[in-house]
Amino acid sequence: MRIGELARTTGTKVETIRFYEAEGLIPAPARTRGNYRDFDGRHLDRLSFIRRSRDLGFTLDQVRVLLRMADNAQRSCEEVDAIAREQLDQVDRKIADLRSLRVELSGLVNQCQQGTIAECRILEALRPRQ
Amino acid sequence: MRIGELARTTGTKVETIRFYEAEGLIPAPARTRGNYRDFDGRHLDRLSFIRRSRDLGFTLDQVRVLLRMADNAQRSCEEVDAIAREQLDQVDRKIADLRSLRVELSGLVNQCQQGTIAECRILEALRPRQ
DNA sequence: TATAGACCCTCTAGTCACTAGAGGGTCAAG
DNA sequence: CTTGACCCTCTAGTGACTAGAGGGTCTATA
Repeated sequence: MRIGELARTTGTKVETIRFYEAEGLIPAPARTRGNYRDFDGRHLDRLSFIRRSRDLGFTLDQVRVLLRMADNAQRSCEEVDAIAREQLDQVDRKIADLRSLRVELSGLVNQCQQGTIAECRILEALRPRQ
Repeated sequence: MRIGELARTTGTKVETIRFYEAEGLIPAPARTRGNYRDFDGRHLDRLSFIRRSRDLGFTLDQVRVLLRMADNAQRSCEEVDAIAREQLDQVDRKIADLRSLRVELSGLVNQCQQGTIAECRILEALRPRQ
């Protein structure tokens, strides 16, 4: 399987796959006579794992740990759980932050009366000491 | 006012202030005999405006536009409103994304039974083709 | 007067997770 | 034999800072 096909089946950009290989997240694949990368099913699985984890918001460093865990079937699952919980906490914090931001922003937006800049309430709200 | 004091009063790091100056977001201040930056009230106002905008999630490019608007009192306030509305839309989209992410993640976290990696449901959920 | 310590300077490179581009090579179809 | 899709490597750019090296300035105290 060439890199373009792998990219299409996983919804990843070609450059990103090469980047993951350079970062050691997926093993270097075999090469064809023409020096094209030749991926197999294990590469596909590993890349899908990485993409799914990234979609869930895990950092590449977290993904690295998860991959190491996944390769190490005997160890306890505690660390995996901790990483997932930490991620969940972060998501909760981000949601809370964005909610309070939303309140402020929609306050701004609703004040705009379409006048000139001189009387713009948005800019006024951004300006210090009123 | 030296850079450290400006940093403390605005809650900005010293390096960030220098960065804003290099980016042209705040004008280059006067210098003391010892080549220290010497800021005045206008710098403080402008930096506060920038920080407040950044806290509200505007990008530096958006801040640049807002600053240009604020310096230009005759023009219509439309563009300011558009920028604020776009930012609000983005915040709404981010919140929605994070909410659905949260559903998935909390599903994962609640499945962990603290066994070994081999039976870890989190890793299973990340793994492709079950 | 010497020196310690807090503060400041410039310049460069690093962060994260890619993304884009230059400048080239390979391969199958027409 | 040429076109065009695809592939290669390598370098640099993105956003918004952040950190560090290697130095200079200023004030207070011994």
